[in-house]
Order: sequence, then C-alpha cells, then structure tokens
Amino acid sequence: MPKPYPSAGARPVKTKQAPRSIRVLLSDQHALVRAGIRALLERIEKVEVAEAADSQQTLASISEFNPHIVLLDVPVPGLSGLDLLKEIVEKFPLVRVIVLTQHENEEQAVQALRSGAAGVITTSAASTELELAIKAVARGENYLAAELSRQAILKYLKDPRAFLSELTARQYEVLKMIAEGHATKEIARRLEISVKTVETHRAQIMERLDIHDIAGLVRYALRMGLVKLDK
Amino acid sequence: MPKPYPSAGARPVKTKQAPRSIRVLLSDQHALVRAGIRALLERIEKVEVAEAADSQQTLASISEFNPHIVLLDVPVPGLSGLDLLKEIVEKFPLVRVIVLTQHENEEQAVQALRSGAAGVITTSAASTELELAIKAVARGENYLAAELSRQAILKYLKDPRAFLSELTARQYEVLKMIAEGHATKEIARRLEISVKTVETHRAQIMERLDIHDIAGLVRYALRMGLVKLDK
DNA sequence: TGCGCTATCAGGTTTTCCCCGATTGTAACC
DNA sequence: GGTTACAATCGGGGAAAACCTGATAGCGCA
Repeated sequence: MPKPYPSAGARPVKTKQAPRSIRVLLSDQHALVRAGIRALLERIEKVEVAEAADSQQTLASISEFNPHIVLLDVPVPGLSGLDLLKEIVEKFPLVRVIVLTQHENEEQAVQALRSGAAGVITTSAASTELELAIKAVARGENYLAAELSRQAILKYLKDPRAFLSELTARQYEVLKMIAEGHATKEIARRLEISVKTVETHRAQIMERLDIHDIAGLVRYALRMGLVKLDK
Repeated sequence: MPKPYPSAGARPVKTKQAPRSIRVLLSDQHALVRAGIRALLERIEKVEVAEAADSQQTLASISEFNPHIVLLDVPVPGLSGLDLLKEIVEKFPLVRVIVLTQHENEEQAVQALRSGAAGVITTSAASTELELAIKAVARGENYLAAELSRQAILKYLKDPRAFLSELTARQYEVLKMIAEGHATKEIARRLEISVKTVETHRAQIMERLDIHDIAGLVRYALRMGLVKLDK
C-alpha cells in the first residue's frame, strides 16, 4: 500500500548513474549484525564498505574512509540515541546518514529526520529496501522506510511542536532522574528546587504522556533512550 | 548423537541434494538482520537456510522444513524471552537450538542452557564464530560464545540455586506486577492477599536484588524479560 | 495587553514506604 | 523428632512520598 516517497518514479531500474563507487560506513555495535549487513551491502554493485563499532570509531572512520553514506544503527532511538547522528551532521555536514532503527515508529523516524538523517529504514525492511535506500541517498534524495506513514511524518514535520517538545527540557530532565531511580527529594536537591516543584513536574509529565505510574514512566524513558537498561 | 532425519513429508523437490547438508532455520524478528545472517550462513558449505519471523512461523517451519538446527534470536533474554526455546525443546526434542543473544552475560547464557539450548553466541561475535557454532552443534556438541566465561557458566550450572531461584515464584509474580505499573493496593486485590503482604514481598525482592527503588525494579524486570517495553 | 505556557511553590489528604514485629506451613537436615 | 531455614501470609505505627487543588511570577507572542 505505501508507495515510495519523493523519489517514487525513480526506481533503480537503470543500473548506473554514479561513475564512482559509493563508500558506505556501517556503524553498528554488534559484530555479527555488521557482518551480515556488510554481506548484503556488498551484493550491491559499486559499494565499498567500512565498519565501525562505536561512536569513536565511527567519527574516526568518517575522517579516514571519507564515506558518502553512514549507515547508522540506532538500537533505541530517542534523544540520547541520536547524539552520534547529531555529532556527525555537525562535524561532517556533507556526509549523508541513513538511520537503521528497530522500531516502525513515525515519532522516532521524525526525530531522526529532525536530527539530520537523510534516510530512515527499519530492521523489519526487506533486504532490497536497503539497496533502494542506499541508492536514493547516494543520488542526493531522501529515503523513508515503506513501513512508515508519510502522512504522519509530514504532519509531524510541519508542526514542530507536535511531539518533539512533547515534554519540556526541564521535564525531560526530571523524567530522566525519575527513571534512574532517584527519589523525589534527591531530585529536588540536585536541581536545587523544592520537592513540591518536582512533584508538579512529575504530575505534568504524567498528564502529558498519559502515563500514571512510575513504572510506566521508566519504560517510556527507556524507549526514548533517556536512560539505559544497564546502569 | 541426535541426528534427526526427514522420514515424513519434508521437502519433496530436492534433486541434487547433498546427503549431509545442514538445515538451519533462522528465527529472527527483523527481516534485515535475517537477510544478513542468511548471507553469512550461505557462505558455509552445505548449509540450507529457512527463515521465520515469529514464534508461530518458527514452530510451523520446524515441522515443515525439519531443520537440524534452529538459530534463535532472543533480543531480551530472560524468563519470557526463552518461552519459544522451551516450546521448541519440548515439542521437537531432536532439534538443536543455538541462541543468539545481544548480551555477553553469563547469567542469561545459563538460563538459555537450562532451557535446553545447545549453543549460545552473541551478536558481538565475529562471523567466523557463527560457523564454528553451527558446525559444532551439527556434530552434536555444544557451543558457548568465546566471550562467555566457562568457569562462571559451569559454576552456575552446578549450583541450581545460584540465581535461577534468585526470587521465588511469588516474588516474580509481584515483581512483574510492580514493573507493569500496578499500585500496591491493586496487586493485593488481584492476588487476593493483604496490602501488607505485598509490601513484604516488595521489601524482600528489593533486599535480594539489592535494588532499592521502583525504577530499578522496572529495569531489572525488563532485563529479565518479565515485562516488555511496549505495553 | 492579554493569552498560553513554563517553572516555581504550598496546604491538605491519601497512599505508600519502611521498620519493627508475628504466625503458619513445609522441606530439609542432623 | 527436634531444629533450622525459608516461603508466604499479616499487622502497627511513624515517616515519607504521592496526589489534588490551588497559586504566583516570568516570558514570548499575537
């Protein structure tokens, strides 16, 4: 049902338009997944692949390998998960980044696009979609995974307040501390505000997110990448 | 050595089938990861690959494809994450299962072995390790990822109480409800016990796990697979 | 200039947390 | 057959936290 996106007409029917090869830097924490994706990438003609396992390696390898495209795995999208993306965009504005995410979630796709991604595909995509995405982005177009609703994306992008500022910065700050397990009193102490204020923040967070228990807040914060599971 | 052989309704159209090929069923939620791993598997000689995306497909495909080995991705190991593994072991005792996990964690590897896995490898493994694991398990041996400490594994396996019964069944039940966001009063109502008893359970859970806030309990429950992020 | 939003705080009520305790049953151990 | 260990159940009472209903000050913006 969902048809491709801006580049709808330009299917990769024809074989070559770029004379040189496309250098793709594959950034993923998991060696096995990296090897698998690399095998898929290498089936695409004129694609050169390099790998990086973490942020440092990725940034270093961008300088060194000078890739056209970074295929960036973001296991838990969200605020903190996109830090590396933002850093890449800032330091290497010419590099185009395709975010590979596990979640078929418009909200998180929009966050990625807002942060400067040129494309978003999900791990539930078919392997052919990977090739489509690489080629589209290499041509300078953007690419969105077929599973994602363009309507939702465009709607969100048009309304900057739709959910990027679902919570205010202060509220995110408080939510993070809650999810990390800090008591209200301690949060108040750290932020140098009254316990009552922290309580109000929490109440407003709960109201906005329509979540009404601490456990739900913790799960939400984990999904958003505000906190990590281990720690 | 358990060598299952197709006696009934397996693949009918196999003409030049090598007599000793290894049939591997690849069970992973993510199509792209599946395609990648498949590409790696197909580099190994005499390996035939089938894919499954979820529990139902996996079980159905075991009947149909009659694999020697199931390569089972378990994103969040733990109690609930291993349900499919247990079901496979129960219904198809001759099928050998290799668990593919993201965490280099002895505890969770032991849980997998206890549940009947023949091998455990992690996504941080090199792709060569995948081949080693497949071949070892196909020979009837077991395989443990190189990252995992054999000592720790053996120690845990020898002492059944080491952490499998870290919590009692009742405590797991209460912990699950806490992590799902139910209030103490509601947990008491559901379990038809006193609020005081629930409080005692919670206190004992916290003491055993050395976790002293709700947020920490929620994260623990998520790691253990007691509850899921989305829900 | 008023409207909306954010960030801050308080009083008062309800609920939970936490420390003390207890009883019952069961299984193991010597 | 007593003792020990532990699981599961419950209570009192005070401290703490959460929850509800307010309020105020600042800030941007139309």
